Amino acid sequence: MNTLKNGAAHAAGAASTPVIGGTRYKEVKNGILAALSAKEWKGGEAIPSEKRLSERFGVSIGTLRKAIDELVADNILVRHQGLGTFVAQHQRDRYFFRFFRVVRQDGEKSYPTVSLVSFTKAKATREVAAILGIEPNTRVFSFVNRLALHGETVMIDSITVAEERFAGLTEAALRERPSTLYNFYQDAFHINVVGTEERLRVATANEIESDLLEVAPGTPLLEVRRIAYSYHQEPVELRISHVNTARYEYVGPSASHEEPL
Amino acid sequence: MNTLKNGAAHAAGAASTPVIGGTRYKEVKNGILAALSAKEWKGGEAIPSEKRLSERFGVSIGTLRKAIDELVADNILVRHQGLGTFVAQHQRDRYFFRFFRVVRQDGEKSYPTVSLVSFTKAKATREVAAILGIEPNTRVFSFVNRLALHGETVMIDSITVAEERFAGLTEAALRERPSTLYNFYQDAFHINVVGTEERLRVATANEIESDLLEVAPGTPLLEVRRIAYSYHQEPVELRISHVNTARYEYVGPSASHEEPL
DNA sequence: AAGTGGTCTAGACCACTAC
DNA sequence: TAGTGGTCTAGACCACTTA
Repeated sequence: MNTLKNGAAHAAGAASTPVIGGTRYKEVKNGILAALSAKEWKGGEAIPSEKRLSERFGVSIGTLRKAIDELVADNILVRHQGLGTFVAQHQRDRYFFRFFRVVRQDGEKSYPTVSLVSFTKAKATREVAAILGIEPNTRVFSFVNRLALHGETVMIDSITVAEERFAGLTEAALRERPSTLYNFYQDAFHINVVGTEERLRVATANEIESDLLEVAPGTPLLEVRRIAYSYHQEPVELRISHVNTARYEYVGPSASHEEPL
Repeated sequence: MNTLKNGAAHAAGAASTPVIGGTRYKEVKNGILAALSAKEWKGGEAIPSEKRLSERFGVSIGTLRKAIDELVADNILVRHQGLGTFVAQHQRDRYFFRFFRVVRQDGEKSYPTVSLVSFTKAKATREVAAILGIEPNTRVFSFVNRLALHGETVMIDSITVAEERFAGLTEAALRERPSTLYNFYQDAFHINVVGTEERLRVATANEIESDLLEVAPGTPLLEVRRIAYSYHQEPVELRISHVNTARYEYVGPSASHEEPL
């Protein structure tokens, strides 16, 4: 077999960013993550073949595959046998229902019809700045979407993003985007949403919401506060949703394939 | 290297249950799952070493490890270097917050104080029977728990399980259980909850809930309908929770490490 | 036919735990 | 010291995709 001491001829790997982890495959994983953060490969693009990457990082194919295994498990990369390995891309028929979790009470899943209600530029409050990891008073974009399912408005989304990450975002571009919002973030700004945190509570409809949702003011709604993250837990979007759960409901976590603690 | 054709000397593996999958490691995974379902190893017990299992299933250690890798990712097994591989066991400090998702609005996690409010035997309605996968009119146990956090009652759980799976369950045993409910299911009935499905909507407090939660009748509450599953998606528990989200909230999914679609 | 990822092997060495 | 899982290697062969 001629197996030699592992650390012996380390060769250090010509990783573009020599991030150091406890083990070789973690180093490789971090190296790929760093290349992704540096936008070396963009959403939907193929990354180099396993053979090439194993040479680049100076590890065996098995070790390289273990690193990619984890990135695939994290929904950051996607493998296609015979084709290559790709940067995961948000699409209507892929990942959409991982982030859109409102379904009809009979379980029927359906794509929402989204319409932009408002679009404004503002300065970040201290609270919003802390969430988005930017300086207070930095400029942000805030916009509101109305989402309808089966012809009925069931949900109002209030979305805030930092201008410094979404330079040049316009109301027109938002309206004319051809696919999902997160797909638009990828294509137009090379920002890849790879995870979210959500907190839910009961709230009551204010005037705008009651108007759009066609319910009485004060009607109890399900409030979802979401922070969306890119690589390395970088917060890129704050979203507060209000859902009318009279005929729809929110699909919670499945508690298998879940993070520890 | 002397690598020989993979399928050549298949040896078929002396799996206790010869479940067939598309690949060897899937076969091994199903074989281990079948042994778990057959209660060959119980919650918290060690399963045989990787070497022994690789001999039992007639595969190399690498293949055996790939099967166990997936079972570990599914939170069904737990590895401890130097000790062995164990059947995952529900404990206060392990897995608890994967299933208990209510936290204070400042994010503070805390263990609830649980008190049993009622315990009854009944017959399954058609709807409950369908959910639990039993015949209508089969006997079930129904009990109600009140959960308090920081001294305040925030949540009422209505739980239903089939008598045929929980033979001999008594109110006293429930009250005297030393650990968490799912740990009790494991120790007393060898039932391992490994996943859940949850649906959330807004509901209003009925008289019992308003009384226990000390809110006015009709106060909007967060309603969580959960089905808990054992191996092979066997439904073992139905739980309907009502949460007062005035000072607490529900932690949603993180949308990384999540199942497809 | 060439190139990609997918599976599987047979082993060496390391790190950790118990006795 | 013996036994366990954790990492890593070097390669063979399979399945799939594109051309």
